[in-house]
Amino acid sequence: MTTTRRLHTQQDMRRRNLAAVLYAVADGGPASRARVADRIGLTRTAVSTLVDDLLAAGLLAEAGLGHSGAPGRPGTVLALSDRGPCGLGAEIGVDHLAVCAVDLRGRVRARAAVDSANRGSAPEPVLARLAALVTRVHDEVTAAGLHPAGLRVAVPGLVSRDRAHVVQAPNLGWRDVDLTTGPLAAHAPLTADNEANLGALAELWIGDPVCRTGDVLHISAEIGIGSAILTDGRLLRGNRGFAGELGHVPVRRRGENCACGGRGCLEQYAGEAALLRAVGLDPARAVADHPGPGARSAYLAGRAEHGDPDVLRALRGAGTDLGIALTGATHLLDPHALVLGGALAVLAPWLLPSLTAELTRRLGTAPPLVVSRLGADGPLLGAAHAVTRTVLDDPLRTGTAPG
Amino acid sequence: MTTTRRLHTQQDMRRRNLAAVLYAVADGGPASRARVADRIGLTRTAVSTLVDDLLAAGLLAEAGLGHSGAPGRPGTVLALSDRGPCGLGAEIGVDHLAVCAVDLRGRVRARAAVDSANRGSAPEPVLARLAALVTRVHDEVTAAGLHPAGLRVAVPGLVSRDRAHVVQAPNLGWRDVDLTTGPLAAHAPLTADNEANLGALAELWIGDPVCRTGDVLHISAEIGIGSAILTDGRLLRGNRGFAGELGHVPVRRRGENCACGGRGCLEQYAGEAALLRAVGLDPARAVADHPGPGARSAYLAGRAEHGDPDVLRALRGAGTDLGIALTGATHLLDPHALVLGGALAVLAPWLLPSLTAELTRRLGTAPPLVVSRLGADGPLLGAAHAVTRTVLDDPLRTGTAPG
DNA sequence: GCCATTTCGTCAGGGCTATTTACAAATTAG
DNA sequence: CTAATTTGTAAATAGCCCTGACGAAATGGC
Repeated sequence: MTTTRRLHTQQDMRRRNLAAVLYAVADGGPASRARVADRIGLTRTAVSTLVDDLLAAGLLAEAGLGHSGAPGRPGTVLALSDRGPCGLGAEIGVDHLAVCAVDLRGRVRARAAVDSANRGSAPEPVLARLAALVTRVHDEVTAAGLHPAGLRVAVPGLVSRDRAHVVQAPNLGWRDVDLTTGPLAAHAPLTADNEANLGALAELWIGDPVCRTGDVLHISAEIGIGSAILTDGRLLRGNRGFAGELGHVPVRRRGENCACGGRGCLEQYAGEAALLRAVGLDPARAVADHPGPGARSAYLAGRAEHGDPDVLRALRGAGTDLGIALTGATHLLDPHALVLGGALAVLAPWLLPSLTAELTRRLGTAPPLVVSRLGADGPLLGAAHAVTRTVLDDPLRTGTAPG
Repeated sequence: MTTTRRLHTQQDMRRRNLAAVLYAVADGGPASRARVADRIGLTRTAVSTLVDDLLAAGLLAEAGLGHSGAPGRPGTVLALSDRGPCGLGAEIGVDHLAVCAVDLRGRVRARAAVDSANRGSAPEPVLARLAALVTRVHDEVTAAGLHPAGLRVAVPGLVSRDRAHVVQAPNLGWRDVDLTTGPLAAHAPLTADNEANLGALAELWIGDPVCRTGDVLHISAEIGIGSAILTDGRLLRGNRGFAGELGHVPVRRRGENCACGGRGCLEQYAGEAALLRAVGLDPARAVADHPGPGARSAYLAGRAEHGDPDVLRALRGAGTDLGIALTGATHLLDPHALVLGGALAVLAPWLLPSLTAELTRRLGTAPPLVVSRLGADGPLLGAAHAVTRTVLDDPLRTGTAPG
């Protein structure tokens, strides 16, 4: 009952201002203390003491004097450290594994990936293979003077609220897998999240600027059709963390029965399996023939580029059904933009005509449709950036656990 | 580009802690300084100085010594003042006007209402009639020692981002009406909001406790079918403030054409007009025959109670279509609960069977369906409470404008 | 080259906020 | 009546940011 208000102690104030300094440098680029003070509205004096702490913690670094040509003493340029903490991101795909490391400046400093038939496999060998990749990347960035502050794992499924367990990953066949007990968590504190969520966050942080200016619905099809709702710079997760299941929004009143228990779900008409079936392929065979992230989409895109009429018709139909589902979502959320990520970004050229037609027909003025430029890399980059974000948000780690 | 972080000054800290004290008393009930300190995690000393300011501002009042029976010196009980600021709420319905005043304790101290055929009327006479009600309520509470801190107006339509204009109210026939220039704003700073939003906020603040514990979708049909998304104790408004238009979510791929430009919209099957037509009535005639808030719903409920087969069938169908739309919304938002407010609350007994059947069939486990106990009073009470909330949130008015 | 001007970073002093410590006041338990 | 407990306040302290002032380091005009 008691709505305990987050109360603000002086430490909270300090923490926020430390974060404000870091974000001023992260978003606005390297700058002197005086310029940072102008950006965030504090005095030079206050910024100086904040910067002292951040230099001591190894989060900021001085990069010499800045020559601007303007009169006045030049300031010492402050930049985010490229030898301080970094974030490790990992991705468990249906048929591949990937790991990368990102420094505070947002640069990818190391990455590794392998094909891996994870569908239907027991978790242990998959996690062991992934742990080997993590070790490789970890050693590489450690040699470069970085120290990983955490490891976030992108999972194609539902993740528990404490971010430690995979509750359910239908496309892997996993249920209730604890990620923290295995060898994965050996190098850095581990947290997990849904890949669609991380893909959307990547878009928010390093993707199209339109995502930073309002509420956005980020649609990201891989095997299923997921989505993520970004509102006010944050992710809407829902009660159990299951929000964004666009693939199971009904688009036909009496349609195909779906594995989710419903019928007429969007996924039955615009999902990868539906597309493959519509062009006369067996989904299971196709996955075996074209393994790897985005391989089926690339295959379909290839056929579409050659004008294959079956593929073109299938994509046209998928665009229309996607348009129906997104009409409903737009009425509910009134988003600032709709972003197509993952496989949808690759297939966008052939989906967009019927999709935009359906949206404008039903909505009059549809929100702008943006195609992600991160594509299949979104979830992996989002995972790594999620870690560096926790460092920037609470620079001196006065908080307890990484968010 | 520069994501300007809200920086925290000492004044911000103070403001938050002042608000924390007020909410500790508002949510947890009257209590001594020491007990408040325990509730919000500050020291007794700090709470004492905060309370001093709040007493001086007339927001808190000392209510004698508390006798608990436990050993130790009894504390002086602090309660929210019932003679300090209050909130004025007003409602512009299609066929009625209402105003009420709520004190900081949440009690309704005065109210007034009249039937008024507003549909199709020019704004000026309507606003003049409403202003007369406001004056009556204002004088009444002023005589009781309260001073109104603001007036919030609930409008059945879309409100501009600055909360001063009605952008569009189709059921009134209004477009671009400035509310602040008329006689309405004479007594207190005026802001407007959508009635569905305010109904949902009322549910959050004074309604079912389930709304306070997670994300909630609040459905409130009056003439149209609106909804509001509560996430993390706040309202999701969307890009233009149009979020929550549940009535225009498609439930039929090729259905009736709707005034919104779409087709197969939920409102065509579960809206008030559709229900009236389904039982053989002309919607316009029915509104004339049964004016007033909730009158058509009450009429339909009356016939349903007598077992009228046409009405029962119509409500069954509406429940099913509502279930389809809410299935999609649940997949997108994963809400903690679905709340039925407004006319839906009255008709709930006959809607719920087919609605829950559709939801459980499609979702497996549906979120709990809660029937609002505020009913038609929601928007009006929400409007008044919205004002008192701005007082509690920033007790000493260091901020500029009321939110 | 020299000096005025401008900007940068830091130091000293002060104000605001909450905490610590201490203490008087008011109640219950025995 | 005394011991124990709890309440509210006062004084001193620590943390954080601001104001004002100052030396340092650049540019521009002479």
